Amino acid sequence: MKATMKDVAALAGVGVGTVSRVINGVRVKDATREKVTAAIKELNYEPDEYARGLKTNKSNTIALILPTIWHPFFSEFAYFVEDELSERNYKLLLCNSDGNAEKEKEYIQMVKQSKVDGIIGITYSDVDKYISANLPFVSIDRHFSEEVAYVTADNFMGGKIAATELVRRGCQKLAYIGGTSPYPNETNNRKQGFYEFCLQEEIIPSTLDMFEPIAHLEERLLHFFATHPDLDGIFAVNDFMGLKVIEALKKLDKYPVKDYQIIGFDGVKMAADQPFVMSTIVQPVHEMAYHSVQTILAMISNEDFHKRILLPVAFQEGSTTKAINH
Amino acid sequence: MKATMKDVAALAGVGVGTVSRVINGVRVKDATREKVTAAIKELNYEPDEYARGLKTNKSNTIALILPTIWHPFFSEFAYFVEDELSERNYKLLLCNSDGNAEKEKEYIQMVKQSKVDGIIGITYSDVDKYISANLPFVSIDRHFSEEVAYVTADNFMGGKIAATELVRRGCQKLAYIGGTSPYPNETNNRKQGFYEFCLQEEIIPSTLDMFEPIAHLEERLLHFFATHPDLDGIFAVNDFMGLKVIEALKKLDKYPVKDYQIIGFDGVKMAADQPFVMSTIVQPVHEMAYHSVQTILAMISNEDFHKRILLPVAFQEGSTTKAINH
DNA sequence: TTGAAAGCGCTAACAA
DNA sequence: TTGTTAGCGCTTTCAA
Repeated sequence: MKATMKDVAALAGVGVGTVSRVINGVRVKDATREKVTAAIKELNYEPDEYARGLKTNKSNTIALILPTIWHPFFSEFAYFVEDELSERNYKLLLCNSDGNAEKEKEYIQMVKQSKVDGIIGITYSDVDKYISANLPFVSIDRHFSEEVAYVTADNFMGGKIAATELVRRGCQKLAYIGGTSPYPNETNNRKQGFYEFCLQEEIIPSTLDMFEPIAHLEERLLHFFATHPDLDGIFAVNDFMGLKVIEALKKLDKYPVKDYQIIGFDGVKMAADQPFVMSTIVQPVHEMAYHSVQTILAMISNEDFHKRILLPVAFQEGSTTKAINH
Repeated sequence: MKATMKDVAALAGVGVGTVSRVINGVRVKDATREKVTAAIKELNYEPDEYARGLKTNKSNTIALILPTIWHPFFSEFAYFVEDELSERNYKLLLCNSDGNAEKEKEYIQMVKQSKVDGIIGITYSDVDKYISANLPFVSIDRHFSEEVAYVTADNFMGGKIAATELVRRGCQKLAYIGGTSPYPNETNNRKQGFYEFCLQEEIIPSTLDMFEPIAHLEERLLHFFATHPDLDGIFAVNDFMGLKVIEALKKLDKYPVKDYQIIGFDGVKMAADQPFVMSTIVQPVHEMAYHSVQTILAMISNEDFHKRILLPVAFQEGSTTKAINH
């Protein structure tokens, strides 16, 4: 049978209160503590988290909601979140929303059932309605109302850098290729940043901006490139889109670097020790995870925190741009 | 303030027991149920999982321990596990062990603290010592003692299929390239299966089998291929190893299909809608997740279950073998 | 410094 | 069918 605090108290010849104090590191006479720890060891006692949670209303668990863990960007993020959390003795509850708003809501309910202390969410539905001001919630890349804290990479600057690097490498005819979500989010700024630089340089970029969900992506890419045959510098809204573009252009017998250069966004890798899949604007995933965790824990313990955290991105040369000397 | 069951009972003019029955779907007079549900709605009542867990000793949560979620095979597996679990109203606690035995043990402790009802583990340390027979634990790919249930793909057959397909495609000089973990696990059977077919066909394959962790992988690959210049059919223990091999051979100016064919293992993809990275033996990840969940839940509810589940694998043609007519 | 005791919100056994 | 009540194992006053 599982030993309880009462058993420990009995064996040690003290009250349960004292055992509780020892467990929680509250001042106790050394001799007493020793007796208690001995009894704990002897009985192989483990405090029951549920009884504790009932009293304290804390679960030491954070939920992470993301579209799907089966995606290198999200799984990298989840990896670092778990890492930061476990260092602080918190647990990670994982939820794939699959873009399913119901599932997102359900997890938000769970906070009220005191199953989790807070939520870090990469959500793309209108869950903001279900987030009340006092519910610890940190949004990634998604700027809801004034109430909701968020952490995001500097998408605008990323777009600008992409344009800069393309032009530095001699590209003349630029294009932006991306998709637009029905729900406003920070990734749209990538396009804005790209345009900003083009405007400065008096370049007029071509644009293929598709509404999500995108049907017949390949056909649309093919059609776009057929009507814009002279493009030599492409900025894709993310690495996966970039990969699709490369795939499509291959069918037109055009290849990266030789016929055009392309920069993606995210800095996606298959795994920690794998290379970037293309030249890209890397998001500071580790830092984003770090700040998300910091923020959510600060919210929970009522400490101060920044409502908006904007983290810098960086260009990483991959195999799809010309290497140049600096 | 958060409403409790008592509040609901008072508002509905019934006892708390009745409210509890309504919540748990136990038979109650219709009129009563209506009063109660109305009160629940009115007060926005949510049952507290901690109080419930304290009584029932159930958390409806399963822990998933894996080396790192930042790896497409594991994240695909986690994706399906979460999916199966959430369908059955269970939650998923995620743990990256990073090969850290301490962290694995810590999670096993959590079961005793009644934080999780069971564990699905892809572990590569000797945690089996900490798994007692009555603790619900399902191991993936790892065959401990007789006590521990496990789910695995048919690695032996996979190796055999790889050899078969290579030979069918005209390969004459075969090689196996892999690593061996200090902890016994099912992946070693891949090599055995490969050898078995070779033996049948009276082929003598070359072998590069490295002890993990593998230092200077590229040098070792380069050296191996320098001393075995005529290899034309390679079986890599997993897709990532396959990728490394391709990378290395590129430096020797050898390319897949043109100069050699190669088959990996796992069936890794960057994400659900991405292609396989190479010709490969695909593990039935979804089925593995399904059976893991089935098994762990059966263990928890004391139903019958299979101690060993072996699932079939399949060859998937990718870009690193010659397409042939069947 | 410590023990005793009151509950946290729920479930389930027992009565009615 | 329903209300009452005794805990589940812990934390946290309140006294001693």
